[in-house]
Amino acid sequence: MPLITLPDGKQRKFEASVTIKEIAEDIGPGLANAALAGRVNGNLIDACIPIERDSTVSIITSKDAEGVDIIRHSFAHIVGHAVKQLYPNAKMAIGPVIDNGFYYDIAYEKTFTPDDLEKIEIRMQELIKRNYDIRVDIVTKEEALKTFSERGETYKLEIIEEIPKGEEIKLYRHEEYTDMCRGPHVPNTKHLRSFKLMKISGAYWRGDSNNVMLQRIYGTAWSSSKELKLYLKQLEEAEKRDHRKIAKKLSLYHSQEEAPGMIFWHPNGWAIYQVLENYIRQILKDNAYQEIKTPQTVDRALWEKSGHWDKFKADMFTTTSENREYAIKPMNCPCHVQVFNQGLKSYKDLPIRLAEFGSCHRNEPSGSLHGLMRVRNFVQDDAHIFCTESQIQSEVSDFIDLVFEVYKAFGFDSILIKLSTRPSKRVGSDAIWDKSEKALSDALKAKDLDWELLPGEGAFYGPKIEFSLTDCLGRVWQCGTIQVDFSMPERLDASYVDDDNQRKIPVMLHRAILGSFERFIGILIENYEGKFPVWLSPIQANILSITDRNNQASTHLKNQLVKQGYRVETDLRNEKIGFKIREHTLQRIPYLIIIGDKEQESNQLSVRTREGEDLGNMSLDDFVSLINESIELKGLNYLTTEK
RNA sequence: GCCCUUGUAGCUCAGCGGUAGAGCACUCCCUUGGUAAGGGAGAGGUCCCGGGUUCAAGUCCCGGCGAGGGCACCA
Repeated sequence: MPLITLPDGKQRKFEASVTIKEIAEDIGPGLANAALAGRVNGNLIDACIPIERDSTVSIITSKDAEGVDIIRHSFAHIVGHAVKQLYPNAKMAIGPVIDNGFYYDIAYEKTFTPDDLEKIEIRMQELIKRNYDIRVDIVTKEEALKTFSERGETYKLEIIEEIPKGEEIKLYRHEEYTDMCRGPHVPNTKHLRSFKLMKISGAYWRGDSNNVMLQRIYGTAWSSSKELKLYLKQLEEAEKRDHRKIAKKLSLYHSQEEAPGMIFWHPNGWAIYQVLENYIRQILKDNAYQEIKTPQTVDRALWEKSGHWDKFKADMFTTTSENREYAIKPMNCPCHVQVFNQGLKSYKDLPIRLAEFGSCHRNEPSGSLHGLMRVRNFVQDDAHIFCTESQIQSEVSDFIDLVFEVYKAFGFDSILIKLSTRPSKRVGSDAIWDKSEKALSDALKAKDLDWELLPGEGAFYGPKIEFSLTDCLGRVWQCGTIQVDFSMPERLDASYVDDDNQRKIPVMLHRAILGSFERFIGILIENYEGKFPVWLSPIQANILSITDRNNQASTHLKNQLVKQGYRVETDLRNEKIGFKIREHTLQRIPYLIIIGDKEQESNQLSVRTREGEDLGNMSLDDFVSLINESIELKGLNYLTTEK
């Protein structure tokens, strides 16, 4: 006689054990029809599982986030159903829910082609239209083993082997197809309507690159076709922002076969790069950092001493000269310690903050290269702070302020913070880990910031904070970091004389705000969709002449503006003004200045924005104040011009 | 690095066994036009590289390299 308490507090008493389906029917036919599963005392269960005891119950429908996940999960089973009908020898591995959809990993002797994907999708459509009931059987481990060995599902057997004896196993019966799952799943395929298979790719069994590679079928699924369409639309929008495409259109950079993962910056891209570098350089100056420059190529002896040769040899580019072996630096820190080590340091000198726009090379796996986001040669806005243990917290605190200031300058105000603490394999005493983890979290607490704790995710040499920004599409990019390092200063013999006249080893803080310039520019391109704020725009204004009578005046105006430090070009081609406007609007030039006879006579400029707004005629001085105002606003300008 | 897809004109792409195509861009000519594409003509390609099959290979097969999507990796 279970007493069922519903979310609104109302209670219903049932004569015998009752299922979610029956509770829903008891409430009303609409709900009965929509019920996918239930949450009983906090646990999700299938709609057909009997509830014996008094329980708090909510009915899950496609309106709930859990409901959408259930739908996605069930779609994975439909993939299984379809695949096994079409390719009976296929072996099903795992089919979980992921963001926006699901996938299924499958072993099959032949590789699936896009044609196969289409066939599978069509078969899935046919299956779901049959509106068949999905049955659940609860079986023992032995029964499950028997079922799947009869079916030749070797991967399922491997999974079952790891389930503790005595634990119940649920088998989901999709007509002749059987899958195993914790569930819950939808009770009938009528709840499965809006999906699309997206792509096939390879994926290692159990995510281990030593294992065989399976074929993974990705799909997206939603509770309504409206949401599916919206999602597909969003994907299109994201694709339009792809930095590789925009960079090509705007001629920002290119890369080519002869230098995979390396960037050939074009004048336009390099203009952005230089603005960024100069901006960060100013920030560093304002915050008592000293800029240095260290060698590109350093003898392997230093990398052996720093430990890199041991751990990262395969990821470093090496070169030789006269029987000596060198590595091209993959990071700047060992070199920075060399600078620190020159001359005797007193505790009074600390903290010492050494910054470098150091070009680093890492031999990243070819398959991981991606536009500007993952490259083999990059420049970080890197710096290392040498300080005492007691200075960690204030240094971290100052750095956090800096990160927020810089991100804000680009218009990023949603920042996520993660704190990673000691891993099992580590150097340094527990006492010093305690101290520095506390220093990091105290610094965050003092600023009243929220953060996510990642226990065990710190580097072997110290804990770290990572800063991620959220772009205009809600995508999260990890950029900034500050890492405490107890290891390298000691390995590389850094020391200072403390107030007790003893030599001590300084703590080293690795830190970067943007991360790499390459990647950060990639993020900016996507975030702004190439419509850079005037501050960053490679070309800030283009002067378009109406006829060649106006060419001289246009050139003169350009020279005046260039002399004042603005990035300005002219378009004097024998083309109609509409043509020129279209072209430079597509090039996302923030200001288009039109010079015709009228402007020449009145000594004024006709100004138009890339958003198509006609700002009318103004004097040169007015235009200069206008552009200055935009530049002053930095990234916030984007928010004001973009509606 | 692994799996799949892919590499044709400066760009975007069509052609998929039988003498290389389109649009845009480029050059020249006409046009000097006022806020998102004026008209005409022309030039332009070892069809990524190396092998093989074939009377004949961008086109089919094998190998390399690059790119794209995943997986793995990311000090």
